[in-house]
Amino acid sequence: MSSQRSGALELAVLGVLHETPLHGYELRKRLNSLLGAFRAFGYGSLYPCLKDLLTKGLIAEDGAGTPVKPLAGRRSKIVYRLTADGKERLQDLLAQSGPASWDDDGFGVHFAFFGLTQADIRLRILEGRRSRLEERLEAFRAAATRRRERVDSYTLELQRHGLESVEREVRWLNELIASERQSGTVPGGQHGAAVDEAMPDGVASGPGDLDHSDLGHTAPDHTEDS
Amino acid sequence: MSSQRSGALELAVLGVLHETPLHGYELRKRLNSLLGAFRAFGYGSLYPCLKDLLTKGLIAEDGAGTPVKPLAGRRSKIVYRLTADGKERLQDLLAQSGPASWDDDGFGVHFAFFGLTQADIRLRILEGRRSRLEERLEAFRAAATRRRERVDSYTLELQRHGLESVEREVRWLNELIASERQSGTVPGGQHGAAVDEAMPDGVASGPGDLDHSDLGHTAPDHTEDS
DNA sequence: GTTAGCATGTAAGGAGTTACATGATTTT
DNA sequence: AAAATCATGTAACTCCTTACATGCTAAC
Repeated sequence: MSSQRSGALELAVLGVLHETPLHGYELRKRLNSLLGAFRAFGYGSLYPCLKDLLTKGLIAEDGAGTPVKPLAGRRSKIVYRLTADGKERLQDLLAQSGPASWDDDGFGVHFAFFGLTQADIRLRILEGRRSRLEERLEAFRAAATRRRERVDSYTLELQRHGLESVEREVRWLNELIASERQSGTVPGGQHGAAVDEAMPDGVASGPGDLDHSDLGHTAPDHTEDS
Repeated sequence: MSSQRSGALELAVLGVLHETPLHGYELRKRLNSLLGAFRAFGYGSLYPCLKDLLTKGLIAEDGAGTPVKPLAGRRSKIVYRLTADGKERLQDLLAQSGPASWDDDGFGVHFAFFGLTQADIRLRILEGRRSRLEERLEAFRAAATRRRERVDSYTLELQRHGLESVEREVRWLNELIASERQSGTVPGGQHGAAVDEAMPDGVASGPGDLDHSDLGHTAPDHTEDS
């Protein structure tokens, strides 16, 4: 009964709608192009989620002359935009590392929207993630010690590789954390390409910048991609 | 309605009960010491699962004088053992790489019981897993190409690191696959009997399994299991 | 003239998790 | 006497997946 839906999908929807209003179909495309390598959401979860968010007042139908909505002629097409409550909820979700952000994919979704929150919150989330991973390390190390129980070579190889992967992940987090502590952001990347227009001055930092109105960004006409 | 329960937990329960009969409480401990770094199962899923497996005849209550069952006096304690049908089902689960084995944790659970199945099946599962990961690689690469959409430095860093991780994982699988191809002996004209009580407990698979020679961790414990 | 893409949804079910209920027995 | 551990279970809820239902239009 009642609400349902929350977790990675809710965060992702609110996060994407923070950029620009969209209708379900395109929202899904954007979601899957942004996060598809971590999680692929289907209509069966997306539309009910939108309905639910609408009920809660976190998003609203966008009837006016809005960026997207190239022209009717096709079918109904309901464009949603983020409300003030929705922005607040988004900030809440970004600030909590709820159980949905504990698994790897969930953390990926969370991390993808890091730019929408503040440096101290990012730091907290990263540290929380590291703690989780350190628990996993403990579990692996305990398993390695526990030589009493029979293990075959596959189990052993699995644990060896798992341990290594998690250690690597922790190292990555340590770099991110150090980088956040120093500069309040993460440097682009060592490969020359790619990072150019990202992080346009305004994003991040500053105590009160909850309304990133800098993302004005009128999407031009047709939003076809792929 | 009706059955429910199947996936990673079913495989894990059948796999562990293949070693030795156990009752729920100890089964959970074994499960969590073996696979806890991948997935931690609770009673809330374990007991219903056992009930379900019992109904399906894949496991049975073990009344006789069995290995485990240290002493009565405590509480009821229902010891389960694997039935012939259960062994068959276990082999089926090991042979299919169902959607449960697609996510990282699910694959971990599957891999942990590799020793219970045959070389050609192992190879198929490994190759299937690699295909999945290659799809993920594709998704990452597509995201990297798609430079029209705005991305911030976090998204970029996420994708860079994600790509690297998956590439590493693929390399690991390639090693495993090569190793299986060399020593894993795909059968020439073997007899089908496949599932039988003949499954040797020694499991080690003879020559040329992976060399995990290092592993000199030997941490001074004091972390008593449970 | 049929496939493919656009567009929105619902119903049923899967695979768990969390919180709760209950009681015995061993350790501190 | 209190706390931890042993032992088994249920009910409710979460969050997503699969399959289905519908209809329109643009392209091959």
